[in-house]
Amino acid sequence: MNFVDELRWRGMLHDIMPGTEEQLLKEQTAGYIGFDPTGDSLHVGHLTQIMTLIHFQRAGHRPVALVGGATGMVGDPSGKSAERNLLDEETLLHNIACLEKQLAKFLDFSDTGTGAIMVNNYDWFKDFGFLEFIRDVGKHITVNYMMAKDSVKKRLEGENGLSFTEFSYQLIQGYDFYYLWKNHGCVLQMGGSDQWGNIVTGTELIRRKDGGSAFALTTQLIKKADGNKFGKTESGAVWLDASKTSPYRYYQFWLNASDEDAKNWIKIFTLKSKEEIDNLIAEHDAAPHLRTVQKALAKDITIRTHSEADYETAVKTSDFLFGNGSLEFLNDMSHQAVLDVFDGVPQFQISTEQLASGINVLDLLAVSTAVFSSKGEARKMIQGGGVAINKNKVGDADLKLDSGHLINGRYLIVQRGKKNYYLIVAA
RNA sequence: GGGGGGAUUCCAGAGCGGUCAAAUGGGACGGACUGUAAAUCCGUUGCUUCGGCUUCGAAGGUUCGAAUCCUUCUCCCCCCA
Repeated sequence: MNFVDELRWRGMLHDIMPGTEEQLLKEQTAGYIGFDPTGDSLHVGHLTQIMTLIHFQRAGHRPVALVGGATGMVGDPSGKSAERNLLDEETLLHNIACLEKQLAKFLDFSDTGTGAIMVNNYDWFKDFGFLEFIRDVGKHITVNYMMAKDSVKKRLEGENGLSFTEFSYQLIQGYDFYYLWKNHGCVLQMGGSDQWGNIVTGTELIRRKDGGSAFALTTQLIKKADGNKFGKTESGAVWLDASKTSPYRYYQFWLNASDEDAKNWIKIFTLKSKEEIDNLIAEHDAAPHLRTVQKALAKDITIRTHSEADYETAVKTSDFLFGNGSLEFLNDMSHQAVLDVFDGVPQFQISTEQLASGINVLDLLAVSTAVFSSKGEARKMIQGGGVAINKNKVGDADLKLDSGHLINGRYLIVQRGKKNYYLIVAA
């Protein structure tokens, strides 16, 4: 399989240095992508880069995942309008360990020719002295060259300026490339389109310092068709870590993609072949309301990010929450299973005694629990027909509830609108 | 240092002595429609025991009555030096 062609038809390719494709066709090649350890989990925004490495590996090359222990300490000015805050070493180490674990899920790290390897640039920077660095590395790149980069230019023109630290970032990253080229025979660096400048500084350094040749390839920035930023929901970033974004929410994120986005994303985020995807799209267009593409997309990614079992739970939960799923099945479930279904749904406790003596809906939703922040709000929402308990619309703000309403002897399921669920547990 | 303008409910922005819990727009949240979509339309958007209560940068004052007038303070912006 031709790696570059693969990226091309999937719409992932942004820019490629001349000669790169020839190099990849000529021989097995090692190529790397850097990941910034600014957080303790990757999010869907990183997925493009992960997919790039997966394709690279499938095309018979060796992917190298670099975690930026050193670069993370400096901060990349690309795309940033203000100086970044530096992270302390302890946080960085923790983040790196987390990222490594996540990456291991997507790539094959076996000890074979195409087995991925993971490196941390802190390893070669920690003992690299400043004087040594500016003599061995800085000497080869002119400030004029560095200032011409978009990322730097923008900041020089902006109001916030740019510290020397961030200015030197491209040199550090450039040296990474040099180091990997020299020690791991890595001749290609890949990354998002915003990384082009940094990558090219690397190839330039390799050329000027050792007269070597190296290549660059960048991928498209993923955008939503409506122009909004990809990977963000109302509640923030969509993380790959199940404890930050539950598999159910993760599944929902993909399922909720617009038609246009889903058709693009299925090419980018799944490994399905062109034929498979064309068929799915044709099937989708024949019956758009079934959202065939979204379902296939969400299934594929959820399984690969989490697991088959997580996917099944997510579907079951979705069917129940959004479909006409009856509540009956909850009665037969263990308490733990019920809690699993409602994982990620806000929960409230209420005492059994309080419920036994009967409680007004308004008090229940605005006083005993915080489903609503005030009774007035709760009342208005009920009057607007936006509240349901146990899937029954509450038509009257004077409704009284008691133990008889409990499901499985323990739960009340409150809906605010259609999508917002709250679980009240009587204990 | 001198002169001027401003601070209003999530945001923008009206109001300039009673009829103001405060126009309008945006956002947010609900409802209808639908594909858990987009678009559209409708409603809600300080609290309330529905009697009222607390809001218009802060503190005082004038008045029967103040977001609106006066005094002081705090913070923003603009112009001149």
